[in-house]
Amino acid sequence: MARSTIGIKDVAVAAGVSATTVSHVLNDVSYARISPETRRKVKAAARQLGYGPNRVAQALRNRRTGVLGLVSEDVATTPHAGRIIQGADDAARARGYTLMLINTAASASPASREGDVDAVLERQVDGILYATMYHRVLETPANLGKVPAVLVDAVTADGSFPSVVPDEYGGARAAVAALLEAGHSRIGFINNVEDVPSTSERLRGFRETLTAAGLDGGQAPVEASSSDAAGGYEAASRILRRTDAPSGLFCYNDQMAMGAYRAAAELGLAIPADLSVVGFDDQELVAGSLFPGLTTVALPHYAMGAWAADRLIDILEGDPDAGGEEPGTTVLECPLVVRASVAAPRNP
Amino acid sequence: MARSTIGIKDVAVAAGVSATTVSHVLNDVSYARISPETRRKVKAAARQLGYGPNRVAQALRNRRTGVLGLVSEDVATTPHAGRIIQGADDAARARGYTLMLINTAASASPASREGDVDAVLERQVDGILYATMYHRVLETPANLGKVPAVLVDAVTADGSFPSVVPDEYGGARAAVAALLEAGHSRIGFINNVEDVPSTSERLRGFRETLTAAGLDGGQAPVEASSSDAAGGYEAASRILRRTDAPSGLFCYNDQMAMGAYRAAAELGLAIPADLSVVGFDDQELVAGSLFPGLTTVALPHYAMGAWAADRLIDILEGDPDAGGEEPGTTVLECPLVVRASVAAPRNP
DNA sequence: TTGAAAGCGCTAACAT
DNA sequence: ATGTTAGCGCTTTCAA
Repeated sequence: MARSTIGIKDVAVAAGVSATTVSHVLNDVSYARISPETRRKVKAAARQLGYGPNRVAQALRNRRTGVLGLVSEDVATTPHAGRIIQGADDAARARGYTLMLINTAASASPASREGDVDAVLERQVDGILYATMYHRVLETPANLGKVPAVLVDAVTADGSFPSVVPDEYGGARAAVAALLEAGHSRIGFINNVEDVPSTSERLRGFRETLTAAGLDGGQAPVEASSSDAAGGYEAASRILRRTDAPSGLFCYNDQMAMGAYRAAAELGLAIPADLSVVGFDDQELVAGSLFPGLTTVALPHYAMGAWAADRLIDILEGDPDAGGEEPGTTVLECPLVVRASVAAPRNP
Repeated sequence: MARSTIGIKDVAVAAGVSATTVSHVLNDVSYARISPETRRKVKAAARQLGYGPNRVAQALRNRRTGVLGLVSEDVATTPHAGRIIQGADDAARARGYTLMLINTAASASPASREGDVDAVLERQVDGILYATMYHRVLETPANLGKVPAVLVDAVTADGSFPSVVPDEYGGARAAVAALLEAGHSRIGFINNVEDVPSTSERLRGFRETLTAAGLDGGQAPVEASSSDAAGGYEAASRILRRTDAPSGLFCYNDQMAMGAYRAAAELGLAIPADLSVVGFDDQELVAGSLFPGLTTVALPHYAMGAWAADRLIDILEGDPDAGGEEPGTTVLECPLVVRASVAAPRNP
């Protein structure tokens, strides 16, 4: 019951009071002194007529729409977008906000990005969530600053917006720790070749975790290739043929791990008996479908979406303990998801 | 430039005309007689001030928001949602509409579904797109009829809403045809066990295509299991051990095909030399990452989203050649995506 | 060729 | 304890 043509006036007439009174009771206005009896009548009339507020009219009057613009890259191409959206939607809805969605292309020109932002700005969104599909440094459209904004899975070079990104470094540490705990000491890493934060941070986590465990992180075997299954196959084939071939393999992502599974099979290596493998991303469709199930590190897309929406609303509502508007980047944990691809090594 | 506090009045003052005139020229009102000179001045002033219309105010006045509510199930759990969203967003944007998103759970109670619909109804959306994540028969919330609505990837038992679904039957035909054309005559199917339209329609397409090719579709080998990789492995293991084991295998979806790859490997069968495989869904992450790449049938989620948005807008704008409001279900093609898992059989 | 005025549904001063 | 009035930014009669 909402869209009908029933307005506050109809309720007022039905309850025999003025529109003001209806507004007061329906919104629980604090300073309003209205008799319990009248309150009852108004509520009864509203329910009986199936009244629902017209949020557009409220928005015009209050100069707040209760809508958050979510401009997101390439919603169609990765499953990550869905999780960000769901996290943001859940958090927003819990606080009475709704999302307005605009899809933008990662390859879009600056002008078209501004157009995307303008589209939600015209709709008077209270704030904007700007999400990218993989963790990176972003040039934000010039008009993004017109309302409060929070970046999801991205940062700007100058840190001018609050943002939330995954703890790539910590995730890598968790992955390597899992291998270490299983008893591996010969641990390798197949990395992505692209120059993005995750590439360098996961490598750093890999090396530092080994070093902290008393191994030689600096010398541990690392091979890099494209971050897909073919690249994983290729890099894994190389690393597994080295004289210092590892018994435990950390892979840049689940796709590469999938390629590593094939390389291992070709070399007659059983997983996890002969080779333990840990991935990154936790793409359910891949990690859960491989055999044996891939132990991997989850990217916290849902949590990032939820965090960002909450943070944005804190800013909008001027919540003091939200730490004011100070930007800064928040880093969210990447938890290990244990399946079946890690076991003790044959010969530690 | 949009959100600023610049309104039509500011433009009017700057151009030395009235607000009415500004509205007339900016909206190209047909009946307005305004001198070219004034038009120029108004436009110049608007641009110069960076004026952008306040769509909320326009909406209140015009009683049309230009917003479409997209109520979608389980946005986070499948990559399909992203494609529907992107298709709908592209189509909507091309016609000046914006999407407002509400995520709903496939498991949600009728009451909470009504709440989801109400949330967008309160925001005065002009129409609603109601999307499910797999093709099925749906019980729509009672309040869905309050504004025009179109179903995506679902139908109602009574066909009361226009809807768009994938051509499961045609997709299955295309898959089997690919196997037939490669020269296979011993063709099997591993199917899902759930009772959903895709299960029965793909089976029907499988049998009828074989029969139409002069083979005995009724007797062709079929095994069923859960629609995941484990189920695919299990069903494929069974079918490949039958005395009438196929040389060409059609799989209910890509996940099951992934399981079939493993079953084939265990039996020493090379793909596609010893066994040709065709999947369904075209989950890029899976189909493109398997080795060899999986030839599969694509589910037209993008096209369904786009079609639905277009259809909804046709209805909203009363487009006559849209065939009026008559409901009916539109079926969209599922095209074959050729990769590398089909070849001629060793012994046809 | 242009402008004044009314009103979309709602809220908030400011009366009473 | 409740009602009157004005106005959010815009579009549209209607009048000039």
